Amino acid sequence: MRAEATSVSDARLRAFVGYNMKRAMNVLQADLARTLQPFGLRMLTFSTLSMIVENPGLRPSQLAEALLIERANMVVYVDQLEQAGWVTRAPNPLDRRAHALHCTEAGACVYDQARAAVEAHDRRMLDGLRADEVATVRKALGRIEVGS
Amino acid sequence: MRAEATSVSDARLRAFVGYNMKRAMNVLQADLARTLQPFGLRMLTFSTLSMIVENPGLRPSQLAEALLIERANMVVYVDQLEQAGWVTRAPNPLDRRAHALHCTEAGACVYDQARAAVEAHDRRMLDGLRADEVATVRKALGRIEVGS
DNA sequence: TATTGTTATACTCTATAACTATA
DNA sequence: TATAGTTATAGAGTATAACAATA
Repeated sequence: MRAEATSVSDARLRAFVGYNMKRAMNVLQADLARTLQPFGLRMLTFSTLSMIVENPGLRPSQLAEALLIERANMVVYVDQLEQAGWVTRAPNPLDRRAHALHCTEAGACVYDQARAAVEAHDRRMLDGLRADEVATVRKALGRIEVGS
Repeated sequence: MRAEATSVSDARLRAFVGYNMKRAMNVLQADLARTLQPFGLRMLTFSTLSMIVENPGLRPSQLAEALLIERANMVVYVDQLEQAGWVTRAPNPLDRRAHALHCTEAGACVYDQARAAVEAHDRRMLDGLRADEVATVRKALGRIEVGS
């Protein structure tokens, strides 16, 4: 027997777009984690690998700035990619404090495969939405990101 | 002198709506945390308090299910609200395993004030968007939440 | 047997301070 | 002095297993 038969409502919270966005983000994040797990990647290590593949030679601090991640935390993600053999830290002759990040052949290979899976994941998340609706969502997300 | 003058691009990641949503959610979360800090609340303790105010007498397990949070984690949030004197755990005579959650007068008071601040925060996040655009965003978030 | 609340634990993400070696 | 990479640490969110009391 249930102690409370009365229905539970989150209607007041549903009024907040932020609340709906948090719930959607939880679902999206869990689905993306499942998508990337077979590749040995997570959302942040995938993003990091993507940036290194697409911007060969960039420095960790540039990477952290672009991904809105603290430099201190970026170290860990690059560590994990380096230990997996997908990324290298090369000394930078122009500035001996800096490192130049490059992906390996294995890194480029896993990136191509993971990227295809993430593309399918992204399409799944947007399934049933028209192109103009997706554009509106992008616009709204962009405004939230720069505003605040 | 900068070691790398070449520009860094996250254009490939920008193609993913999930990436844009993650960035927007980070900004939104940080802004909401700043909004709730003066009240001694965080996103999850505010959501929990809201549910208890709007659904007096509900059980922690119902609360966890409604907020998509594990029961084990819910315990901590109710603990914090109880220690602040905003929520009470009453024994449930119908089921001695269960607790009935109620807010105190102080809890209802801080909720009213925090809720007004969260409403202002939510409006700020959506500033510049038309009503039909907000509706589209809600629709998209709803599809992502139930889909997956 | 199943459920409720709970404890313990682990992993992830985020944020800050401080150190070193360079510039 | 300022910056790049790093280490250490703490707070917060998430997830699972397991236990005692109760149904």
